[in-house]
Amino acid sequence: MEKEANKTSFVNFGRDERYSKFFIKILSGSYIVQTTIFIVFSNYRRSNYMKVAIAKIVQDIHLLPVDVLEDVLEHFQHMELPKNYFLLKSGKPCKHLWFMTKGAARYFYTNDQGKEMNTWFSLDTQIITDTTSFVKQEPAQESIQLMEDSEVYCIGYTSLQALLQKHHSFALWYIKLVEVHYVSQIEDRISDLQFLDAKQRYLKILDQYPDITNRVSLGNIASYLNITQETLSRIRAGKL
Amino acid sequence: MEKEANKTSFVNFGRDERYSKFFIKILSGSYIVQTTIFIVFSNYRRSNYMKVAIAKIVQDIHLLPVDVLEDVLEHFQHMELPKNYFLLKSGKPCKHLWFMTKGAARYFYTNDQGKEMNTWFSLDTQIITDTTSFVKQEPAQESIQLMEDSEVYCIGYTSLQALLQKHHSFALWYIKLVEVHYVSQIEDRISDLQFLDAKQRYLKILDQYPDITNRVSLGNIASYLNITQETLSRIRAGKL
DNA sequence: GTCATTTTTTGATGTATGTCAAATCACTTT
DNA sequence: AAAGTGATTTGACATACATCAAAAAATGAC
Repeated sequence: MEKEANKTSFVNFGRDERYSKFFIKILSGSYIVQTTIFIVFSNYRRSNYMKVAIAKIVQDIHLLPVDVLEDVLEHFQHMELPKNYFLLKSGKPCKHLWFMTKGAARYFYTNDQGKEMNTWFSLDTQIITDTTSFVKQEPAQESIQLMEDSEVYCIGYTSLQALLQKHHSFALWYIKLVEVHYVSQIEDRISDLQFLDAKQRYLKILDQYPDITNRVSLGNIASYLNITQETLSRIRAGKL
Repeated sequence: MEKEANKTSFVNFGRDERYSKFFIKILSGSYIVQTTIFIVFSNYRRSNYMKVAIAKIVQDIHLLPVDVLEDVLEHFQHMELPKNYFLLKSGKPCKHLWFMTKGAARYFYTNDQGKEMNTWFSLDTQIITDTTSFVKQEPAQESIQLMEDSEVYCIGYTSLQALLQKHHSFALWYIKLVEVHYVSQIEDRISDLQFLDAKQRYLKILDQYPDITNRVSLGNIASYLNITQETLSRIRAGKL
């Protein structure tokens, strides 16, 4: 399958021309070549707006004192990224924690047959990281790729570690983040795998994200549900 | 099913007669009535030995300064508990974090058909808690029961919270505990459920615990593996 | 040692899902 | 509008495991 095109996606901030344009070219086959995009706050009013957005997200997890919050926010970067962009590629350690405020992402690994198997989807507002890789900084087993143009706030592992060492209240914040956002999500996932059959898992994800079939291909949904595309089609047709 | 017997299990410490004996009576049916057992250190040499044991466990997770370690150890309790003892019953919040140094425990819930389904086993040295219930102090969905006479060190939720608030280094310790012991274990569990078939899951648990079939009934092992007892028998017989 | 109970195994059949191939539908390119 | 390509559905058959019942083995009480 060959697809060759120039496709551009603009990431545009304020009036600083140095950062106003990037090209991401989709080459033959499935390969996607991309650059890492670093965004700096060049427009005062815009950067203020963004800081308020991430401040609210941070404070909703666990209240930080104002001086700690300001220090923390200094370590976050804001990014607007195009569809198909890779936040993480397998084989590399996961060096960031992302807070997505808009968009969609998928986590996947490639199985022995070369087939991409999705393990998780993040839609709209969600925290994104490969926890296993992140906490030990070991090479990841899976990749994380955007499925839509997305907006994220990002903090690096080294920044996070520095903040943990520096602020007791930030350590408590991080504990709350892990307990509330990670534990709940993953225990829920285990319950699904253990107790629900294929149809029930499909109905549950439709319940949680009614428009998911407009945003994620059926093949990707099937692999996330741990079933084949054929089985998903039969479930959708009421034949199972 | 009716079973009525007096069955005693001794929990004996030093020479303080006030704490030297407890009776746990098994009444009709499956019901087990029990008391909560609090052990105090009555024998100086013995309590010193125990303190060294739990200190090593704690420090292996993440080194604490000596003054913090001493404070932390004050909050741990040591218990020797009999087989069948319930650390947690479903419907109640999980108020403790246990460090088991010897013994075996199982986590289970009861399904709609009244059948006990095991979700986890902890053997020998392992950290025991129902994380979902513990972090939010909500009623647990499952129970935790000892399958052998066991020895545990226990810290309460309120003690842990107080220590987290009091010591920055303890908060970092707890982060390490969750990251290393919880994340690794649960991600591994998810991988098993997603990628391994029944036989592979059985072979894996045999590999990890070669003597598990001597310590846990085959019915319990089967439910942990998410298969029926009949299927496990066929796997063991090489018919699958 | 005997008997009762529980645990485990075995046999026959059913169900949920996978595999392979082909057909159909939807989208993109020309 | 037509052709090409990719995504999805459908049909036929295979596999892994469940269900139900019965038999066998193991364990515990007396």
